[in-house]
Amino acid sequence: MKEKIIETSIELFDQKGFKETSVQEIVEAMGVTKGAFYYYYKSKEELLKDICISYIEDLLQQQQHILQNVEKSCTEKLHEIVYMLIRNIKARRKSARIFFREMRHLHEAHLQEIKAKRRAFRENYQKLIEEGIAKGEFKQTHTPHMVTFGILGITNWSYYWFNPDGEISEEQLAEIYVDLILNGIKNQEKK
Amino acid sequence: MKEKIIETSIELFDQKGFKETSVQEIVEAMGVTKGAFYYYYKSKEELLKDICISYIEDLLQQQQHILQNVEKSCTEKLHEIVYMLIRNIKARRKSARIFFREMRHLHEAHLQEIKAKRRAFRENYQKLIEEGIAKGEFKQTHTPHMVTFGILGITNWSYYWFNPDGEISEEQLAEIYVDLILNGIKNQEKK
Amino acid sequence: MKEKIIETSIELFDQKGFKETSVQEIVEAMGVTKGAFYYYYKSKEELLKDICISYIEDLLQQQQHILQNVEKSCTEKLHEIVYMLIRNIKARRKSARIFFREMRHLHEAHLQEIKAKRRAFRENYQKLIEEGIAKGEFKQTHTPHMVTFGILGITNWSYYWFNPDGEISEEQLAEIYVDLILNGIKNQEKK
Amino acid sequence: MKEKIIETSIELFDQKGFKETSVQEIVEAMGVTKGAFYYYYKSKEELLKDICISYIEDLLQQQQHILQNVEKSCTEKLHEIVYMLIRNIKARRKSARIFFREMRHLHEAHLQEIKAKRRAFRENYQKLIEEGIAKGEFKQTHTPHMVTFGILGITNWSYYWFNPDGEISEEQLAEIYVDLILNGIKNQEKK
DNA sequence: GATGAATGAGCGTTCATTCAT
DNA sequence: AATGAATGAACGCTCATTCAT
Repeated sequence: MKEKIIETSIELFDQKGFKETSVQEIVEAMGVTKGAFYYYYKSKEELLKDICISYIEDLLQQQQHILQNVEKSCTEKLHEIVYMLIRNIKARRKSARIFFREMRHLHEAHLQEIKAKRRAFRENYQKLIEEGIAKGEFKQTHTPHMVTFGILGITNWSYYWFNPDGEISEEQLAEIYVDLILNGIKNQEKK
Repeated sequence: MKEKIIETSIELFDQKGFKETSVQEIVEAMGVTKGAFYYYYKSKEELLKDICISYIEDLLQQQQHILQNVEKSCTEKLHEIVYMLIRNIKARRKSARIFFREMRHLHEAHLQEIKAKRRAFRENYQKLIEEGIAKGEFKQTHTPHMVTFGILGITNWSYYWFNPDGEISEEQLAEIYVDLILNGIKNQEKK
Repeated sequence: MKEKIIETSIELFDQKGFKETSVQEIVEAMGVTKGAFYYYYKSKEELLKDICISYIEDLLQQQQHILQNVEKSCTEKLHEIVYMLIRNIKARRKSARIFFREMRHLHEAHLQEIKAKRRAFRENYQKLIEEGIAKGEFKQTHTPHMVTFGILGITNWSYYWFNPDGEISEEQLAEIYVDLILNGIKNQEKK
Repeated sequence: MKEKIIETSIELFDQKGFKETSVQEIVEAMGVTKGAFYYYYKSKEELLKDICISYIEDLLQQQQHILQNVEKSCTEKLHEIVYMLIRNIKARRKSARIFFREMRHLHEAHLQEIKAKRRAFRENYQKLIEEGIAKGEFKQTHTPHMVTFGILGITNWSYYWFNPDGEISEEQLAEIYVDLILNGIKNQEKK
């Protein structure tokens, strides 16, 4: 039941927004009554928290799994993270949009917890970049954190427009973005 | 007066969100009454529309000004657009966040108008990329629209985290991002 | 079990009020579930009735025990009733407060039953006063019922403020009140 | 309007209790809508606060007026306060009952304010008793505060049962109670 | 131009109670 | 003897909007 509430509300929160979706609408979509909702969740905000936490924790875990692999180069790991993020759009686009857009409706305590995890994801990303620099895979920069934000922007933004069922596949988009990140768009042959 | 309503509500919409900001709060912050608000705007949504339209039109205009310059190369124009976007954060960050986050509260008609302008901005951007490819400044790609989205993601995302009064200046961030976009992060010397 | 429900709910009803205490809270405080509650009581109101009935019946019984004693004078019996009421605060203050404050939540039928017993207590009290007058212990009055209400007010009111663990003991307060009732506060020596 | 809300709700709060009276009922009794209520009061609790404050402040003021009179003896002042309290039942019985019964629904801050005034009333009363003792009008006691509580109990309790339109008039009840307080019920002639 | 009073619809939440197991 | 899930009705409150003045 809790699972069904989450599924239903992810759909609605993404379509209409957290504030714009009433508990009434959620339960109507499920064919139960408000009482049932409040039997499982003590507030609408708690439901949002569960959605957000579940999203970011899943992401963190996938990231850690990729980073732990000692046999892969930093370039390969970067590729895998980009691909993982793009691939996730299919299963998690709604959660992701809810995460970024509705997070502000969480209470301070929940917000802290979630921001900490979001920060962890970014810092892991940045450490990968720094390690790649140290190993000579990536070029030197004095602002690895800014570069990390830039790379994150590329994939995060795609949650707002990318259609995994369109003409460009997830694998293709991942390739395009890894190439953009690694090589940029400049015509090197001009050199 | 209309101008003052806009200023006040941009502040509040950014801080608390569109739905979360009541007309009461807006007029209280201005020291007037609701009647005054409804004398100038026939609805809260119309005010949001004005904010969004004003934001995207200003952006479009700045972009057109850059693109019209026949003496600059595509690379230089790209640089200028990136810098313009980053520079805009200082003056327009709140409007930008409202634009992206609250747009969905607009009525269909307003939404169409705004999305058309947003599309125009993106298509201009894409044309610049394609022109750069044609001129040999940028390397060939079969998916210039995807690349454009990627480049847009880098700057758009920065509206959520970049602090123009922090240790990295706007010029510096623009440089970092132009370099990322043009050359990527790969250590070319390894070749 | 029924006893435990009563104990727990007396505590809660006194602290927070009848309406303000949910069945959920009662059962949580006991470590059982709602089903258990409704196995023993068919409604929350019935529980309140039990508490109220138990309070007033106990009082009536104690009063009757005092009044039955043929060897004591009316003055002595008055003293004993006052002392009994004050002494009861320690063990029964919560019940008493619930009795007076929450009685109105009872259904008509229960209310009648309880009011009848409350009336009996008062009438017994009044009869004692009248008997004392007849015997010359108390002075003549045409309004023994009003006097009775006044005397009752003194002790009943103490349920709202008297702290049996404070510097004045129950015995002392009973003495003070019996003296007040019998002799008043006027300085008789002035005569 | 505010006045009408107060009147209507005093009626209802006394009849049914604060918690048991819904805002809906109040506005229905007035023929307006909820919105109107919340235009004048920001919460139901604030309305209760106004009722309670108004009751106790009025009482305090009347008491002060009586106490200020330098030409009256303590006995006379006591008489006047008792009479004032009984007389108040007619106009203020409902407010008084709401005051005592519903006070606990007030927020801490409001509660403090109100309890301070209630304490002031009691302390003024006690000072009168003490002054009367000092002047030889009242007999010596080591517990003037307990005596004060006792005297207060007599009149306060009458708010729960006294019917000013019954066979005993307010003046008569005041006389009965002043006599009870001053002389007690003992038959002095027995001495 | 602007106010102040009022509406009406909706929202998040609570809770006594029921009932199959 | 007791549980756990669910109901349904009500409640306090918010708020965009209207409108006579």
